[in-house]
Amino acid sequence: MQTSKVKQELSELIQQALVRLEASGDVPAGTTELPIQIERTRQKTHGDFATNVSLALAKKAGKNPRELAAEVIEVLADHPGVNKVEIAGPGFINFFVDESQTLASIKDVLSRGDHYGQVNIGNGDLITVEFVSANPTGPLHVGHGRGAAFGDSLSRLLEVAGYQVHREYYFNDAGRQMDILALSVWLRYLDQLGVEVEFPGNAYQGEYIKDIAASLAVKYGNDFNMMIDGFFVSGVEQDQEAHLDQLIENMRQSLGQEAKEQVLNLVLATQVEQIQDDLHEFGVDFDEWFSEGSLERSGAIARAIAILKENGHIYEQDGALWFRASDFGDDKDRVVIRKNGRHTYFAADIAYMVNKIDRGFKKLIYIWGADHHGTVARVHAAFQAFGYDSDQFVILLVQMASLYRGGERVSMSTRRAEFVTLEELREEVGVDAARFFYSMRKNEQQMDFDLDLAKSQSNDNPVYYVQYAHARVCSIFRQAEEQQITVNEIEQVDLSFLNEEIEKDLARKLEVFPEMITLAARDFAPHQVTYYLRELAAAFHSYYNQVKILNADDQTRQARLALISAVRQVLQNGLAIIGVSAPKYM
RNA sequence: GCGCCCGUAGCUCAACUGGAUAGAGCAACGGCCUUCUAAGCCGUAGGUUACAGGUUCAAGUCCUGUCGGGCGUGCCA
Repeated sequence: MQTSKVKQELSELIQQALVRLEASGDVPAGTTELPIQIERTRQKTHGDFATNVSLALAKKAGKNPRELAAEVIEVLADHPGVNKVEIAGPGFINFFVDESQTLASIKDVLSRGDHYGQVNIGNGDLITVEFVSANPTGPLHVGHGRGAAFGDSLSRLLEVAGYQVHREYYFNDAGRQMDILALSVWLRYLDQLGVEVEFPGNAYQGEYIKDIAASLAVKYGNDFNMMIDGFFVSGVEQDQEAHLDQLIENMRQSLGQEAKEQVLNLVLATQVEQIQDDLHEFGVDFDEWFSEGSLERSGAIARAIAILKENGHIYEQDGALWFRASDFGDDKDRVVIRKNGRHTYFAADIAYMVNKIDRGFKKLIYIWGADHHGTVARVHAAFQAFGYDSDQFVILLVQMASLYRGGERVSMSTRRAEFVTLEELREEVGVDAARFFYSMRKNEQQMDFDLDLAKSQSNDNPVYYVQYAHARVCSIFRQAEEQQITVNEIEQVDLSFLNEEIEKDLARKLEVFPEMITLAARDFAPHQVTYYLRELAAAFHSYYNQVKILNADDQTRQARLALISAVRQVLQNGLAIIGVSAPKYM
């Protein structure tokens, strides 16, 4: 945090310099109102920080930027941590920070330990991150895996950035898809009991359906073995989907409402539990599993619509209730209650949104698959209709992961069971490699997920590169122990013995970690953490190959051990954010 | 047709909310293990940022248009 402070202080000094120039008339009045931009430089030759003020103000001041930069430097107060200030390029002012400042960050890392990198842009605000939220109609596939990895890494990142994060999974436990699922299971159950069934081609095909059917038989025995006459000869319908609806109705008649609910509940419970286990194995755990059905049962949907109605945002047309979404920027108005009296999914979305606000969340982050982008405008419209602050509302779209196997696009239809499951991915490439792979992509980027490639690359996945750096540090400390080298407390280490250029570079990398966290959290971009880790690991591997640590004289050795210990700490802290382990041995 | 997202090295992707010479990893080529883990290091090569205009001191980034890809466009979820 040391030079982050320097950055802040420099920003203030520049501001003061501009005020002076304004007073002397060298810069027109009002220009000091502009926010000062000061940033980390990309290249070492440009120093540590750079500001573009003279470029930004040159035109207003009627001067050329380099000339103006010189004037700024002229009246700029000295900063004790800065060695050199120079004008470069078109008119940037570059600041070179004293290296003792940079080396001091090593102490900072070691004293803060697991807390190093924690920043406070969240102010402890309670926020909710909702992600995955796949319907519990089958196993999660690799597309869901991306959402899970992104949502969880983002949650961890925001926690490090000072938010109190509540992770939620919203699941649809009502509606036609669940009915189809119940039907599928029930038919398999009958089949297993020896009843002759014609299993529909558009029902759920997966093997897991048979497993649930078996558990249905274990729990309820023969209780649901009843079927009305003419079950499968339901008229002359040609339409497959209509046929399915007819079968669902026939199931209801065969079983009665209560037994049908029992089947459905068991199916649902089994599915949700499997998804929970699946995600848990992937390192993803939720604070809340929120049932869509509960919104209707509690009357939350009716209440939400009533409020909209009171405020004139609802009207009736063609027997349905419509929300005036077009008043808030959506393309058209949207139905909330259908002609048949049932609410739409959108109506449940609204009630859920209100529920979140009522629970006191300061910010609502939604992570949706990009195929749902069409519904963003209407939910945002509803949010505005309730008068909530738009800043509280964030929808992040995770682009599709197109799946390829052997160069061919693989469909991900859950009903046809053609997907590759998250579980298979976990088993084939491992959790660490899979999560790292997902974490390298920013959410808006469409990605091609070639399974063959993912498997073949599992050995040179960059995750091992980062983990290897961590294991190497651990190994050095094991060696030190074997050689009975005592490792001094950081207070007794003289860091000025770190005078190789490469170790200053490494320290600089450590120093930037909290700033990286700040930027990544601001942009909801956990992939920046992943890229940072690769850079840090690269800096360490170079260092390792260039410099001997244990063979150096004692004071240098102690300083180097402190440095690599700090590297190990930051690797751990960073890997924790993306949910990847930091192994001691490899 | 309309709307949203995207187009960066042979491949997969970065680029700090407009900054300086667009960077990594794979793949290719050439070097480095009698000393702390070679899952590593060092080096070479690879680009008109899809294309054409515009705004700006400055554009991969912002605006307009064209081409190409993905996804939407239900009183489905």
